[in-house]
Amino acid sequence: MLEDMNELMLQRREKLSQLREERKKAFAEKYEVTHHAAEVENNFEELEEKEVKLAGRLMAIRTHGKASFADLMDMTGKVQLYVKQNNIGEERYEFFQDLDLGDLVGITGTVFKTNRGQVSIRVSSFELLTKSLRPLPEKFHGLKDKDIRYRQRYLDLIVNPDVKETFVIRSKIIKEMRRYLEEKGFLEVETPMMHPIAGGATARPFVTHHNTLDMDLYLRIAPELYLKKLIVGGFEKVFEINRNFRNEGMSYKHNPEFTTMELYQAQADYHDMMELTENLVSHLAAEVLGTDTLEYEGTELDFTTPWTRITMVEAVKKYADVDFSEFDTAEEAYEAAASVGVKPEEGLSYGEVLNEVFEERVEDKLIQPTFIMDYPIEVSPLAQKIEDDPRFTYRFEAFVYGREIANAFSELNDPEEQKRRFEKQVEMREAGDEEAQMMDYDFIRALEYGMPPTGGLGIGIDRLIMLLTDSSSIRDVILFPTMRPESNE
RNA sequence: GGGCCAUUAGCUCAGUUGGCAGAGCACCUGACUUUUAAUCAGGUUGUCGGAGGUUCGAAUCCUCCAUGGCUCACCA
Repeated sequence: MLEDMNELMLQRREKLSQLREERKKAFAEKYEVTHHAAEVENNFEELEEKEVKLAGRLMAIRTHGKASFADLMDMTGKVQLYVKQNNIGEERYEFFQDLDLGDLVGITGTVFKTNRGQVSIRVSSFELLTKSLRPLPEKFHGLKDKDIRYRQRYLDLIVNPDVKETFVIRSKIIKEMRRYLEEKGFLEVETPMMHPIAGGATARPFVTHHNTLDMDLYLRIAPELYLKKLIVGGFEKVFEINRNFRNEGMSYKHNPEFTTMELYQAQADYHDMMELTENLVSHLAAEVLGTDTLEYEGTELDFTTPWTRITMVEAVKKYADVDFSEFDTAEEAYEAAASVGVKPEEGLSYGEVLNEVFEERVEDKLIQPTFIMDYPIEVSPLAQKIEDDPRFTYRFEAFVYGREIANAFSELNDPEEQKRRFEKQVEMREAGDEEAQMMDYDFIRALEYGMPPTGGLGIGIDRLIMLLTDSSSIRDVILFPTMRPESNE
């Protein structure tokens, strides 16, 4: 399993046993720091000639005979060390020369500026905190191999500072989302990750097994049904930020486990959810990035509210130039699809064909934030239907840069209707659609007790963060994306 | 799963029509007490992803395999 040791690794191990022979510590237990690199850099006037203690990783050493410069990197960035034999003594200086790039050290010294004006720390003493036994990737070109970057994310974080920044922003966005929702009276809850029935979305689940109960359980594909049970139970505003798992393809915008925020609000409808969505997202951009217009892959995206609102039928008419409002049979829908070059598979309904045309001809044109409203009932088994036009539901999805980032609806709260919708899904499942939903009597029972009118919203956190951090792949916003196991050759 | 591309030193990469396997960084030795991709002098580092084949001769051409990337299909 361990790859062969190369010469550099052998050298470092040699140094380690040398240290042990000399009874020098190579793996320390604790080091008390007073400052971080960025503080020293940013508060130079205040700290000039003051003593500071820092700890971090040696990223570069530039030796000039009896004095050396080194770059120490901690969580906040890099600071230059100035290590002079006169200041620390011959024996310690030699020890310092013997350190390797990547070693973790703790240093004490005074802050000063070099002749070139570089804020630095004149080291008066240092300790090796942890010996690094593997060489770091080359400093100038860095680490580019995506496979290694994702598999050994710690290396990516060490040598590519932007990566660290992306994940700091991710954390800030989620933190601010929580704060924003809590301020609006939403309660954060946790619902099961293991479900006896995989519900709340159309997707293929992962299956696992509980030994004591001797039963299969599904990793959840969505928390939706449990959250709605909480609305039945009387919580009026709840949200959950957590992982979903879908046993489907992987791509630049799909990872088998991904994070969503789902929220449910009693007495609200999908118009309220639209307002909440646009306000939340533009707030996050403004709060975390300081602007609500930002650049994504060279395109300016303007999150300023209100976002464009357009029904699916109107959007298809606008972008694909076919008017689905003029007919309502599957045959006519297939004809219309064919007229714009879309060929859906056989046996679909009016609504499914419309949805197909939308996905094929419209989605990727929705660059600026746009709400697509009124989804076909066949593809929306959990949404309330529109009274005046039961082909459609009070459901919208939000698109940015051609990608779905939110999905919401006025929740279906009629238990009999819900049961019929499930039955329809079961039929589709039996007809071979592995993604169709399963019957969930437990959920129907909950609805029978009465669920208030409810607006529900789901936001794909990873995709939102891709947009806000200008990341082109979902793997760039997930610390440890799902990977095939490393081969042993 | 299909298509395209890639795999050469620890890292980033060159390698011409098939003719002794290279550079920079890293590493080792030496010089250098304000450098910052430090500099200067010298040195070490390879199963050229693997297995076959063609050839006097293969990193280079052919076949198969492995791993990865991009892309299409499915999906959020």
